Amino acid sequence: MANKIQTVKGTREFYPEQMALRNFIYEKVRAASQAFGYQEYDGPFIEPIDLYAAKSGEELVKKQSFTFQDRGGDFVTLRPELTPSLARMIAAKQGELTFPVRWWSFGPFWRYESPQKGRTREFFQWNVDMIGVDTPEADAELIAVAASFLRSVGLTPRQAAIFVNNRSLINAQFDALDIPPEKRVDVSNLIDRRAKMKPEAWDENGLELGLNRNQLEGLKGVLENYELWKQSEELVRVFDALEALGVKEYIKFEPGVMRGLLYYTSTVFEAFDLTGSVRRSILGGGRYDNLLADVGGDPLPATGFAMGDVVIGIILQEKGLVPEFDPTPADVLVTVFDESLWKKSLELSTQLRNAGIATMVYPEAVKLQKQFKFADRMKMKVALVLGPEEAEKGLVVVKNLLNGEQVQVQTEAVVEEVKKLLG
RNA sequence: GAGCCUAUGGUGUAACGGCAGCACAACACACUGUGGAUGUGUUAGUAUGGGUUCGAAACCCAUUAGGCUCCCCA
Repeated sequence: MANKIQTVKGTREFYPEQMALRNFIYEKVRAASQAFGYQEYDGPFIEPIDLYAAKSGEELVKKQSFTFQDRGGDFVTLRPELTPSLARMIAAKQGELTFPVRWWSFGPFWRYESPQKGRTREFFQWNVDMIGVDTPEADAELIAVAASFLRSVGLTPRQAAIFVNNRSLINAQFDALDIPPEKRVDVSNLIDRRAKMKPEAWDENGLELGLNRNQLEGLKGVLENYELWKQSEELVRVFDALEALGVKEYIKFEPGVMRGLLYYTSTVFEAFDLTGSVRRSILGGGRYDNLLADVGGDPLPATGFAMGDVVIGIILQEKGLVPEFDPTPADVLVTVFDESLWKKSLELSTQLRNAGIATMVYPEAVKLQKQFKFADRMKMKVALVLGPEEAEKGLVVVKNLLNGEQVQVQTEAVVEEVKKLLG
């Protein structure tokens, strides 16, 4: 114990049970993406650091990424996000791709941050993006993909919601309050923080940023105005589309959703668990029409979102939405009676596998009791016994482990009998 | 990067500065051709490194890991 080498901080080991959860998420993500016609893709896991330097802040690249020099002396980084790789991939084939491009991906990412509940240094992230159109209906589609996923894993609108806002709508409010453009980032961050601060502390924070009383009160008015979306043609169209897409019950207008990122230009959204212990967002995204041009591609409008596997994994477990773990993909155990019958048991298993039935052979000629106990623990459904008596007569015992009943059948009839039991 | 809290068999927990105990799990046996139940037994622990003390799981310092905030959340 003392000398064991620990895992790298913030990484997780995926035992079969955790792997099942990861695959469960992957399957649901894939289904939601493909239902809307998105194609799966991926980029490299290691990238030149310069790819991120173009648009990311210094703190991000230097402090929050896994960066190192390779043997040739080049600085490379474990990808902290996918969007720059996506932008490069789109730019490289801009002439060949059929637009609008609808792409999705689910893969590993790394961020050098302090691990907390819902946050690790190594995680999986689902990315979904549509590139080449700038309609509010496209934004709505992305939100609908996200909502379909939430629904497909069993989260009800009462348990999870997607909060939608619009950057340009809020920027117009800033203008109306005479909040200068250079303060927008700070004020946006202030808005993001509102939910987790006491009102007095929040007020104080706002005054420190240089807002006056009028601006502060005006800002609160904006944040409490849940009719504000009616002033945004884009949001009106987004909400109309979401209704037609059948996911309206998951959607709420929320003037306080800003998203930290600078590059969002219009629609922004973020999904939260409404009832559980995780306060972090489940997923988030929005429209980023300038990004592709910023990283060196031709200007192309784009909209998309990302979801990490950690937060959603915790939520699914807390709410009991993860399917019961199945310890083995094999439903049938062929027991081994004694050393002299090894070969017959192995042959029997081959016969079953050739018929498409996943089958395990017990790998030791130990007491049947032990072999049965193993089958029980592994929640297997059928056990086969081939002892001296059966071998002599060309028979096999087929036992239904769910009800304990067993029958002797001809060796040739085993497959049929097993199929009957597995239904 | 900053502050606070936590760390005892595989898991969950107990022990005033004085013999580290309990439950579950695992394994074995009861049960030499059949699992789930029961009983008996066995295995197994004070995160790491220092210090204080006659004596440390307990007190002190550091480290590591985890948790909660701040920051950040591409």
